[in-house]
Amino acid sequence: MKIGELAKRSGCSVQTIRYYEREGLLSSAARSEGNFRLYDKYAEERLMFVKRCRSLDLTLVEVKQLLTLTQEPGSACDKVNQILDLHIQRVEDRIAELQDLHSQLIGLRGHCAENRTVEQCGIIRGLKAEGG
Amino acid sequence: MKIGELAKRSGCSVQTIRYYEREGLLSSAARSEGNFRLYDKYAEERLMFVKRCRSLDLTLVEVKQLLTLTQEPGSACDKVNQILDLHIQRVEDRIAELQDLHSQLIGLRGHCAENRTVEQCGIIRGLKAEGG
DNA sequence: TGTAAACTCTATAGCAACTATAGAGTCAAG
DNA sequence: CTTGACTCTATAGTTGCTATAGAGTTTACA
Repeated sequence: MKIGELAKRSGCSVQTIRYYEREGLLSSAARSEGNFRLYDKYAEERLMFVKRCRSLDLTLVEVKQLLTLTQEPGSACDKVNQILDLHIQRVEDRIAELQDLHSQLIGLRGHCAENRTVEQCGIIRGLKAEGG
Repeated sequence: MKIGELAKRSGCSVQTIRYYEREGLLSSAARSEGNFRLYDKYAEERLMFVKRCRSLDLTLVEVKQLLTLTQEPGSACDKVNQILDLHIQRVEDRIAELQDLHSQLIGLRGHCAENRTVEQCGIIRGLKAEGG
């Protein structure tokens, strides 16, 4: 199968697939006589693995590490757990950050009623204010 | 005051201040004989405004729009409200996304007990699996 | 007065994970 | 045999900075 078909089947764009290859997440594809990339079902599986990891917001570096680990099926899977635990922590931290941000924004938003001029606007005042 | 002092007082790095100037968020600073940037308290206030907006995760484009609006103090402040409302919505959407992601990650994490090989690892299996 | 340290300048490259474009080549159908 | 759809490489753009190189300026001190 050529890259266009793989793109359709996987839901990744053609450029993204080429990008993953350049970055070493996919091994270099076989080539046709005319130098077109050719893929088999194993390549497709590998791409889907990458895609699933990315949909979980793992970084490409982490995906690479996981792919390397799957090449050593007999080794202990602590490292897999570590990568996931670290990532879960990151997600939790980011959620907390955003929730904090959200309450700040709601507070600021409450400073402005309708039909004011910019000069009177409590939001602008809040943004100009010294504190927090 | 020169850029280094402004950097210290504002908590922005020297490069960031120069970057903001290049991007049009700060007006071109006056220059000394030796071509060093010189700032007064108005420049400092403007920088602090930008900094406060950024701490709320507004984009530089939005900050620019807010700055433009503060130049027209007599006009209605609907646009200020719009920018903020849109941003609040974005933050809420992102929180929801991350919470969804978090439960997926927790689910996946639960698939692996201790002391397994990569081959047996439920996380890797989960990442390879067909469905979401 | 000399000089070394500390500061500033511009221009450029790097980060992450793609996306978009230009310009050229390949292939299948009518 | 030509048109259109596809593919190729290489390069630039996105966001909001950060880091570097190489040069010039200023300040402090001996």
